[in-house]
Amino acid sequence: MCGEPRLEHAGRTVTLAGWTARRRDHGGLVFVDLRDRTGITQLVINPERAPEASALAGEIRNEFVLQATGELVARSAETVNPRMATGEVELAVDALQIVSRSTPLPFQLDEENVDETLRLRYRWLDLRREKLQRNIELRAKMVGIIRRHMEDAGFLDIQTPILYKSTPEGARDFVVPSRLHKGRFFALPQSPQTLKQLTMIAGFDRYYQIAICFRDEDLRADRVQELTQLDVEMSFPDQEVLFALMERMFSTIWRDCIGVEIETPWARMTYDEADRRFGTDKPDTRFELELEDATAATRGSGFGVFAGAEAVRFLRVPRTYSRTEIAALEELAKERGAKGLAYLSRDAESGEIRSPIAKFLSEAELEALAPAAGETLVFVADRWELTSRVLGHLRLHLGRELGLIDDDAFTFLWVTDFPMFEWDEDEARWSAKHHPFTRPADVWKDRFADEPGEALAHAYDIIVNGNELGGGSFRIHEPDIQARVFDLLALTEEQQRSQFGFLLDALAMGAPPHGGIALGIDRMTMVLAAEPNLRDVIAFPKNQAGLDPMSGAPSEITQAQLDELGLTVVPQEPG
RNA sequence: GGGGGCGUAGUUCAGUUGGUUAGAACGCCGGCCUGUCACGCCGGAGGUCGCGGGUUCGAGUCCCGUCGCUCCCGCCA
Repeated sequence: MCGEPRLEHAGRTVTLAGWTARRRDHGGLVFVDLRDRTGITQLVINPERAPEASALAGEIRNEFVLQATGELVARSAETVNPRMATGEVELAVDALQIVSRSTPLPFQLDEENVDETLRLRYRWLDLRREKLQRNIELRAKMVGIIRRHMEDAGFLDIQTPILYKSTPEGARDFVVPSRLHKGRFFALPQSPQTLKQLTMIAGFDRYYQIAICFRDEDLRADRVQELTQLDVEMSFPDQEVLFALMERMFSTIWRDCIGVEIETPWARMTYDEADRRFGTDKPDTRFELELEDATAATRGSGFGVFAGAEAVRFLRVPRTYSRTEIAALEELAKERGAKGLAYLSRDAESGEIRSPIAKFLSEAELEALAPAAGETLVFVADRWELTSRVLGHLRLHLGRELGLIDDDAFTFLWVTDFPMFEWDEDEARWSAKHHPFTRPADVWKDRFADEPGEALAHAYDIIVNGNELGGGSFRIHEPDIQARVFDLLALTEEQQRSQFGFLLDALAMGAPPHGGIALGIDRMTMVLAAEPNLRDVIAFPKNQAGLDPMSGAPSEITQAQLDELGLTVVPQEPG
């Protein structure tokens, strides 16, 4: 399929796929330069020796596939102009057959910034480009390593259904109408979570699957609606065994795919520490610039915003800013919900403090919060979560802007000890931080319901360079604990029965302790290939609106199809 | 649901304070060229300036609306 230019019999016969080609006539000869993603080839046709080939060469325009026979003359790269891409392999052609030819292309393959819609519409062309070929091959190679690794470790590949059951907990479901049972719907799985737990209860002990998961939520550069994950589950789980299994797998992938040696074991950090130091549960630890806490130092502050805030935290930035630059930073802070961005800076030469808030601060405060010369402290005073969110994002922005990030580095990190629950303001109830099957940490097993906001889960995430590549947990294997978690999540008895009755029944019939992890294959490829956009590591992705410009999906269906399904489409109200 | 950016030949872009016939490069078509190779040279075709409305003597340019794409917020157990 891919690899070298197709030199079937060295010296005589060549089958070539010329993704791009140029024909030139020069010196009574015809030259056809072929450039596919792997090889650089030039056909030289002498019309006197090969008049038929010459006639065919006249028909070659842009893209085509051809077969040629002739004398192969390999040229060293040094003999050709180094600017040139062609001429590494040269064939004096005796016979030529154009196997396939192309109309002029809607865009040029060597153009960098082609409109995304156009690229997606003609995805088969876009995929011919070197970068995408490399990404797709990288992905396939990675998946191969993953499969071998999991098989070698004794995990069994078990397929789970794509047509499954709608469960309103979690992301929005994609639903599929049932023809045989009108008015009823399948849902595409958001994850095979409950199913893989059932494989444990079924006694398979070690399960894995490269699973497609569907979530009907808005898309982002790093988020798609159908994602591929490596899904893993094991009975009688041992966290150290699982972590080591993953670390070995990533090491092999990084080494074999991009030649990078990863140090193991990876660093570990609790959720709480990540939040305090980096303002996020997925810290990019390639650079420092950590959040600092000035809450205690500003308790009695003359600056009312500081004195009254639940938390006052800041970043110590190693440079000074103009008013315009500060205003731009403040704008970023406001985008994330901050009311403002206070700052203290000390001029590098004069040593003077520059700050609109300095006049409100006491000498003790100024002393505690004094920036060094040439340094700026940027403050956010608000609820704790908000200071984390704003400063966490500002930290990333500054890290990039100040060039603090080593683009070639990979820092792998386990984040552990996640909260079990978070309070959902809109619905005025607790919701599961990870998912409702997550096991409370041992000390919380019997009292998580007493202080849900404090309870910790036996859950963990894999973070690489600030990207969440996966996460998992130990699961609840006791039906009574599972029911109490559902209670806390405000699922009624009926909802529990109708949505998760099968799981509760299964848990009641001898469930071993079990736990596992799921890794985003798309995101792993993205990080591996250093691509900022998930679409560039997926062969046939949708656009940001969730549409496929190539096929036109999703599309309307015929009235006959609707009738068969017992569906009526209600026209959308304009506006 | 909300915010930012973008929308001009097939493609990537330029287009001045509003002012003749909207340009370039690549691509495409034709011609020339005795080893070319980002070939070179000559010529040509190709545009409802996303769409609709407004201001103006005059709109690619200003205003309003709308559509599309993209990035972000919300959302993503």
